[in-house]
Amino acid sequence: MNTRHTSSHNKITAASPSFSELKALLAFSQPLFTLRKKTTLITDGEKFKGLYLVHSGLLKQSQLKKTSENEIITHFFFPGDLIGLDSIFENHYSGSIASIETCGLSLIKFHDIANLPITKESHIQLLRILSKSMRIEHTRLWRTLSQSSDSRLAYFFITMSSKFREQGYSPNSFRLPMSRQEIANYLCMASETVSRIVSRFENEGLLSANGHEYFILNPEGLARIAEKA
Amino acid sequence: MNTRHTSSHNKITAASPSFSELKALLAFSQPLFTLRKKTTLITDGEKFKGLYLVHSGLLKQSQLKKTSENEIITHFFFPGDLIGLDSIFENHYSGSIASIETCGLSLIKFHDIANLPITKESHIQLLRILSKSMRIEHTRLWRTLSQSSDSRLAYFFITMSSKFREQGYSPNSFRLPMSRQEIANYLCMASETVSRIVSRFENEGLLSANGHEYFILNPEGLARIAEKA
DNA sequence: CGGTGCCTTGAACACAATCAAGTATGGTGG
DNA sequence: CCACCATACTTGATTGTGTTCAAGGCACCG
Repeated sequence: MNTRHTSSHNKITAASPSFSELKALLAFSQPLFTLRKKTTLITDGEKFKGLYLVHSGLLKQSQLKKTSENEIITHFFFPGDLIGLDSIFENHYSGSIASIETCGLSLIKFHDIANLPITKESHIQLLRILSKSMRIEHTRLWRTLSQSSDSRLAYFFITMSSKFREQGYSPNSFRLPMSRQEIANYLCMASETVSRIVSRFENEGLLSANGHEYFILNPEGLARIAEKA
Repeated sequence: MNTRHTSSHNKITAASPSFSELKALLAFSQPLFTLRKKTTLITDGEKFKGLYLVHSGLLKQSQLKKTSENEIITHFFFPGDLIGLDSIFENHYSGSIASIETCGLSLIKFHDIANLPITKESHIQLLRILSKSMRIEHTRLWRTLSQSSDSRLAYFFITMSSKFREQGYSPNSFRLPMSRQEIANYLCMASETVSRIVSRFENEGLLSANGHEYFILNPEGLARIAEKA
């Protein structure tokens, strides 16, 4: 299985927890394919085909608000993440899903949860993954709702940091391929606000940002901001 | 089964969709018991015992923010709703759950989803209910995040209206036992804001509010406000 | 070099929170 | 049944956070 990330950071450990949890499902995984950057994988309302497992790259799931303006980004998908969990009991996917950078993906093909030819234990296991991911998402939304922009962004960097640590990369030095605008859409704020806060965090010595490369200089300080009202 | 509501509104139809979807589960339902108003049913982090089915009354699920201040209300539970769906794959409930008015409840007792002694079809059915409720909640959170206070509150009244319609009561005249403060905590705004907007809606002839009694006068107008950015 | 898109920074504005009275309402005891 | 108190609700004034509008800078790429 190819878990190599496109960025050049050091790999510390090998296993992504999500992968190990998915052994049973992976038996049904189709061959890995490549999706080049800024390409749509799934259009809004498309028929459910199965789950996609991300091997490398980054994708976003977004909902276009009817009131023309900017998209709302509901998820970023990193290596080890499953795409489509929120549609597993539906006939169609929700929102459109597109790559931000070139991705390696594989499809775990099934039409319906009831048709997934795995054991009862694996079934329960899948449901636990589903439940866990929903709970994480739920927590994130509540945080976004009830916290200040500073807290949200600090929490975002902490989350990203954890993601990279889990994948075996350095948690304090990483590349985020998404634009400021996309981060803003994910956190439900204006891109100017993201810019301003990042600048402030830099002045306060919390982190350093150079284009899409980020260095966390003071994780404790960020955590403190993320936790306060 | 006692599905009578405590308020005095006309009952139009008999069935709550949630009840009919739950036939298999209901076979394991314990006897109905009464919880008097403003009483805690579940304290935060309590061990999972099963799902509670609401027969009458109203309950709230809330998370107390560590930063001392006011609670965040994550759910209101109406007759026909299941309490604990979000904890079905966990060992403990999340948040504390308390009645707002006197409630009739029954417990569907089981320790673990794997131990639920029902057929595969019922199992899948339960999961669909779970999935549906999470999707509804998810949609609600996204709306709350990305809409103005006006839209949120308009949407709240529309949702309440649908709830009552589903239960067979008049969708345009109903009693909401929760306080303004509780509505505010549910929608993540200040109670003063709720007051102001309700007053404005009244002036604009959209609805009429008298204490806890609400009359929707212009559903289309409310829907328009709920839908616009 | 001169573009184009992305990002940053500044200034003005708007929406909702907070602070602060003041007004109903409901429950309790006389 | 009324008087009283506590609580909930309303309304106004002020403040603050974040958006919007606008301009300028930087980098990548022809």
